[in-house]
Formats: sequence, structure tokens, C-alpha cells
Amino acid sequence: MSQETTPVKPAREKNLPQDARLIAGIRQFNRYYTTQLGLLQQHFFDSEYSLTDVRVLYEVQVNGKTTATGVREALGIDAGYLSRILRRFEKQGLVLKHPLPEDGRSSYLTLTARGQKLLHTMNELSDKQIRRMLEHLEPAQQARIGDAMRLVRYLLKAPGGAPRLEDVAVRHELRPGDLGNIVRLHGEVYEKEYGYNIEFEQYVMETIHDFMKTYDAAKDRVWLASCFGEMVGMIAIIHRPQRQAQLRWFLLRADFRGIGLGRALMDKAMEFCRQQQFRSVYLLTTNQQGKAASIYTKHGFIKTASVPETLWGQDLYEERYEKKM
Amino acid sequence: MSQETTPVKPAREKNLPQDARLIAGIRQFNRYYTTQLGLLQQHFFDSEYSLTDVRVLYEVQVNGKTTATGVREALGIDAGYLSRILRRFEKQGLVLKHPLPEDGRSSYLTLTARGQKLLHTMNELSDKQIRRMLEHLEPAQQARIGDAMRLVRYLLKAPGGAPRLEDVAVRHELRPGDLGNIVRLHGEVYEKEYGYNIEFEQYVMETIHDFMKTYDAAKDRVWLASCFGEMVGMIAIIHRPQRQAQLRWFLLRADFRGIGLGRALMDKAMEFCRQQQFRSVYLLTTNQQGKAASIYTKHGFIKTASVPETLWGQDLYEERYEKKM
DNA sequence: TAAAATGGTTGACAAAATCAACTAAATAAT
DNA sequence: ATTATTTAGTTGATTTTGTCAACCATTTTA
Repeated sequence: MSQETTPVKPAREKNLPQDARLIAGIRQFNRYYTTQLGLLQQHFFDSEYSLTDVRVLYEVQVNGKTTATGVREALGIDAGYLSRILRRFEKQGLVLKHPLPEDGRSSYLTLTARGQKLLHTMNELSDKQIRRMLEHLEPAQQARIGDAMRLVRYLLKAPGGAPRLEDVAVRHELRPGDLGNIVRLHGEVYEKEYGYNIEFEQYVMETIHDFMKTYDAAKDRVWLASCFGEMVGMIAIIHRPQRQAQLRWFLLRADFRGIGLGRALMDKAMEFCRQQQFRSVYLLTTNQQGKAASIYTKHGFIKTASVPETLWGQDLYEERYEKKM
Repeated sequence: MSQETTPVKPAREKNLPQDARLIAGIRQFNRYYTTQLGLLQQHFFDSEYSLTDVRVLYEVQVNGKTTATGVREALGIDAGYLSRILRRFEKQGLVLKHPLPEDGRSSYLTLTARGQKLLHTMNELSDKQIRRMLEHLEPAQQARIGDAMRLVRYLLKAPGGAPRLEDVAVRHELRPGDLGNIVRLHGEVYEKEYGYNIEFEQYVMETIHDFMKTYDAAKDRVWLASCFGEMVGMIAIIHRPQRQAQLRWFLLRADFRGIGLGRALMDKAMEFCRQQQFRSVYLLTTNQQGKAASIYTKHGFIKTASVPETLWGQDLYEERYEKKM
């Protein structure tokens, strides 16, 4: 028997990108963006400052109270080079060096008012250029480019790491495209995690469709969580007879779990239930969704029923959780 | 009357990106990617060649038979600088200059076998580094980053211009997530073009759901067109009694029209119908979808019925087109 | 046919970046 | 406690990279 056992998920190994096309694409992107940035670079907009100069100013501004080494590491430039840049800036009254009392070798750096003003001007020049670059695009395309850039940055910056809750936006108005997106999210997540095929997606479509038939914006609410333009999670509250409510479609993409998003969504849902003065909220789930159960109990839900059922070719227990408001 | 007339679409003006956050995000991306590229740059992987050198080699390789000016314009570098680089390459036996017979001032450039080999080595080094960058990401994330980069490049490169047919991939296997995506595409396109609200999306969901109930992979087929990971168009053929077939869900995102994608999809659909030996194909549409009609007739469809109807709060004619195979 | 423009080269330079040797302070090792 | 090692930053010398203006030769325009 044990020979037949295979791990549900193979141990995290190096994910070698086999796809030569992918790599070629990224190389092409690098090439392309090198030119793109090259245009910005040389002699930052005809000022007497170089791109590196401005990068240093920015680094000092943002990472308040960095030392020279901090700047050096952030930008990956030569120590001697930086030393000279900083001395020049000091002479020009752009940065101040404050000797550290606890370490006589270092000083922390700050921008003077003049330095801040200069950086601000540089940023505005840069912005103007970006605006020119965007003005031929429609607003929707502009938004897509922003999302795409944020996604690239986020994926490269925190490789393999968890996304940050701050990057997730939650809204609750339903817009065209949302219904399809909801169905899609379900289809993709359940395929990945339980191997459900497209029939499950079809089933979700049916439930969403049924829900929409009785949808009442005043009594029902759907929260959608998205990150860099992608839908990554959701939760919904549906009104039921006798001032009851049902919690449905509580779902997070796997990579967005464990960062407090589930709790944030649940909080919003419960807050809504209080506002609506529902008497109680119930939800239906299966014992297969083990992890979600702990969130339910954490938020005061209590298991009130557990019935064996065969769903999607799987033998499992359909469970009912309930919470008095 | 004429005073009341407003253009359906306002004249294409500059789309000023009002959103300061968007611009700040792009500036941040530039900053981030400057560092990212900076890591690749200096002394291209400890070789004796600089990043600029490699860029020149690449440009000569790819744009076969360019002149020096061509390279200069592509890379945006100084003419004198390039002149020296090229002379050095010539001396090292990396590039060849072939004087143009029709213009005594210019020569076109080619890489020698040695030059090609060098560039190849450089590319491999670059690839290795990209692989290292990606290996911590899961395949799905790797794919997303590739899509995002292609999207950025495509949007910045051809601002406002039409996408290229080569960038569009068409497939016909249905995977989890597709159904939702199909619904979403309909919801978004019809909202944008006809102002349909979310009820229309709901209706699409119903039709897709009905279709899936009788779906037979052997007799029915759905083609999905996507570009940089986004679904941009589709078409479907459904089998009907008596060796008939219905063409449904023929839809293109507005920015992907007029590049031959519609024709390509239609060709695939017709080819399938021939293979399946359907006797005839019909489709139902409305007079509102004016432009599509011309595609239908171009492909041999003939209007066989036109019935006034009230659909989605609009008075229009439901039309039937038919084609004998 | 002269003037202007184009493609490319060259010399002189300036700016950007690197390298290695160095000081001074902090930390670790004996 | 003293010495060795490391760390933060500086400095001089140098290389690499890129710019500018003047220039030639050819082609195009007036």
C-alpha cells in the first residue's frame, strides 16, 4: 500500500522554467526596457544630475536615516563612487550627514529642503514623460499596464513569498465581467486543489445564476478581492426568509491564504450582517474544506449538522455551520 | 435635432492619466527595473564586452542587413560611439561591413560566425541569470510574469495601435476557468459597446450553462483566442438535429477587430463544420451587430429571416443567417 | 550646379564607474 | 588587554563609457 502513496504535492523543488519561449520573452523584455529606460537616463532631463544622482537622492529620501552603506546596497553601486556623489551633494547643500553617536565611522543621511525640492522637480519631469508615454492609451489600457507592472515587480521582488494584504483591494459593487470572473475563480481554484473538472465550474455557474435571480442589492452582498487586477478571493451574504442569511462562495486563491485576507473578508461579511440585523447566519460546506472550518469557528460559527453525501464523485460529509448574530 | 446629436464615441483625444497613483506606480516600476537591469549590466557577465556591445551585436544579428544608422536609431546611442564599437568588432572579426552599391556612404552589417557564437554565449549567460530569477516561482507564476511583461511591452510599443495577429493564440480544449472567462468576456464587451448591465452577463451564463448540458466534445467545439494571457475573442459550433449546426458566441474584444482574427476564427469554425460533414450552419444575431454581418456574408452566410423583437430593453430585429455546407 | 542633407569617421573631452590602497572605528579572537 | 579582523567610508589613479563638434564623402534637394 505505502508504495502506492504519492505525496499530494511534490516537495518544493526548484521550478526550472523549461519553457525556452518564456525565457526568450523575458530577455526580450529586458532588452526592450533597457532602451526604454535609456531614454530617461543620460543626464536626467538635461539637468546637471545623472540618473544615478537622482537614484541616490531618492534612496536617501525614502529610506529615511539610511547610512551610505544602505544606499550603496540598495542601488548596487561602488562605494567610492557613492562617496564622491555624497560629498558633492553635501557641498551643494542637498544632503546632510549626521554622525552616528554609536558608530563613529558612519553618518546617517537626510535630504535638506533644497534636496527634497530638487528630487521633487526630478520626479515631476519623470512623471511628465510617463504621461506622454501613456496618453495614447485608453484608460482601461493604462490601468492594465499599471497592473501588469505591479504584478511583475511583486513576483520578482518576493519570489515564492506570500503576497501582502496591502496589495489586495476589496470592493462590493457588482460590475459587468464580475460574474464570469467569479465562476472562473471557482473553476480554477477547485481544479488546482481538488482536481475538479469543468463540470464543477458549470455547477458554480448554475448557483451564481440562481442567486442573481433573487439578487437584491440592499439585502445581499458580494465582496470581491483583487490584486493587481486579478480576482483572488471573495465572500457573499445572501438574505433568507425569517431574517436569516446564508454565507456563500467564501473562497481564496491558495497563494492568498494565511495573510489575513480570509479574516478581513469574513469581518466585512459579519459587519454587514450586523447592519442588516439578521437574526442568524448559516453556511453549508463539506468536511473536505478542512482549513476553512477553523475560520468559521474562529468567527463564532458552530457546526449544527453533518450529513454523509456523494458529491462530485466524492464521498464526503455535508456540514452546516450556524452563527447567532 | 442636430444639436442633440452626440458622437457615439468622442473623438480620440489625449487620454490624460489623471490617476497620480498609476504614474507613481510606473515610476516605481522604472526605478525597480533600473536596479534589476543594473545587475545584468556592468561588464556583461565578466566578459570583455559591455552591455552596449552586446546590444549592438544583437541588433546586427536580428535586423539582418542593417546599416550603422539603423543600429544607432534602434539603440539610441551616439554615432561616433557606435562607429568606434563597430570598428573594434570588425578588427576582432565579429562583424563584417558590406559597402552598399547604391550608396557609397553606408555599408550593411552582418555578424561573422564568430560574432554569432559570441552573441549566443552572451544570450546563454543572460538566460541562466533569468532562470535563477524565476526558479523560486511556481510555473503558473512564471507564466503570469511572462504574460505581464509581454503585455507591458506590447502596450508601450504599439500605443493605441492594433494588436498583431501573431500575438494571438487560439485553442479549442475547454479547461477549468474557461467557462467563467467566456461569461466575463461577454459581460465586459457588451457593457462597453452597448451599455448592457450585469443582467446580460447573467443571460450569457444561462446560455453557456444550457450548452454545456448537451456538450459533446466530438460534435461541438469552442475556440478561444487569447493574447498575453487575456481572453480576447471566441467562436463556437454546436451540433443540432438533422446534421445541422449552430454558430454561437462569435465575439471579439473591440481592440482585436480588424486584424484578421475574426476571419481566422471563422475559418476554423467552417473547417470544423466541413470535417463534421454538417449539412448546413445557421446563426442568430440582431441588426445591432452590424459589423459582424459583413463577416457572415463574406463567409457565404445568407440572411434567411428578420423578426422584430424587444430584447434587453431595445427594439431590434432578430436575424437568422444560414449557410449550406 | 550649388546648397543642403545624410551616413559615417575622427579627435578632443567629459562624465561615469571601477579598482586598489588607505584611514579610522568597531568587533572578534587570542 | 592586546592584537587581528572586519566594517564604513575615503581618496588617488585609472578605465570605461559616452558626448560633442568638426570633418569628409556621398547623395539629395533646390
